[in-house]
Amino acid sequence: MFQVPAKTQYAIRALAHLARSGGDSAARVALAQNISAKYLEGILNQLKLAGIVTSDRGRGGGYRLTRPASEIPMIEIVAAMEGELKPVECVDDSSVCSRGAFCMPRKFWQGLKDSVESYLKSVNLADLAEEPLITICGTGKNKNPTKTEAKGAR
Amino acid sequence: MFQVPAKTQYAIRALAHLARSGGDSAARVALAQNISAKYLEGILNQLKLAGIVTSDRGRGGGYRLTRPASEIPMIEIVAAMEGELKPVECVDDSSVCSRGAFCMPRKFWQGLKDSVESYLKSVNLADLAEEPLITICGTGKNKNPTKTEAKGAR
DNA sequence: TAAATTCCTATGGGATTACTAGGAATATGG
DNA sequence: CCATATTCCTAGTAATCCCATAGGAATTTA
Ligand code: FES
Ligand code: FES
Repeated sequence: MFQVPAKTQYAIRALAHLARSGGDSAARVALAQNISAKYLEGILNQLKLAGIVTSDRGRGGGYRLTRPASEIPMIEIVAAMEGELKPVECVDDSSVCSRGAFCMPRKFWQGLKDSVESYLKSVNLADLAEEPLITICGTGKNKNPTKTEAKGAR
Repeated sequence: MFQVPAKTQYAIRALAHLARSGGDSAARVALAQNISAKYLEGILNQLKLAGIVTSDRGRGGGYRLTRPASEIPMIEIVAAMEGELKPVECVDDSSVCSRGAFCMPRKFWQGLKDSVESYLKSVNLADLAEEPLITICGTGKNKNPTKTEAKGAR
């Protein structure tokens, strides 16, 4: 349970790659991380809209982090892919429930949310990417790895 | 994100109801908690297989907790519905990764898992059900509430 | 023996996920 | 200046999962 979607795992792997390489094209990141290239394009674009990466179009272009990896908390990445943390609907919305702020179940779900949130705030991208990595954790579900040739890094 | 499935929310509400009533039929629990009756039957059965409730068949039968609510940690309920906590495949399985125990990404996912797990272990069903409740948190997705008449409790 | 109940299996519709496909827009290097 | 590398945009799709629904067999009791 609580399985993290492939999309989020891909995002993390891609960002870790960018952190180490200093910037790269979507195709090369996909090849290196064994992610479907076209699918990754969309993910990277989403990360751009969230202000985590920036991009240069055209030949020689690609993606790079907007900030040092140490200034990108993991919760920001997760939020960019999946939106806000919300285990049940009425969390953060006291108008849903007649018991308002005194609702025990709400406190329970709030506690769960806080627990995850504070953990995700305590770790940043640099913590994950700092060591020389061979692969990055989580294989996702890609069964058709990119075959495209990608010669040379930037 | 991290949305808790309706099934799990239903299970929790049903169990809280049983904790307060001391035992009831699936149909009456469904009515009281606004859950699809037939769907709830399956859920209660699953909770039975997990050893959280027990049941009596036939007229006058129903479900009741196997233990005091204070001895049922929330993690047991969640595990009964969704299986073990596993954000990514390679968590708990060092054979997946060439970096073995030194893999930073794994430590990250392990940390997330531990964080959720320890919280869910720290709360029990009595904590949720102790107060006189009107409704129980989280509405789920049931749009066709049970219409069946259910007269009188046990 | 009728009614109430759990227990079992099968099916379906809707939403989400994880891609796939095609190409327009844009920038660069030679 | 143009072939090429790249991002960016939109649409479609197959598979999976979730949330039930349906029907009825087995069991127990009043
Ligand atoms: S790849 Fe998952 S533990 Fe290293
Ligand atoms: S029902 Fe969700 S807060 Fe009370």
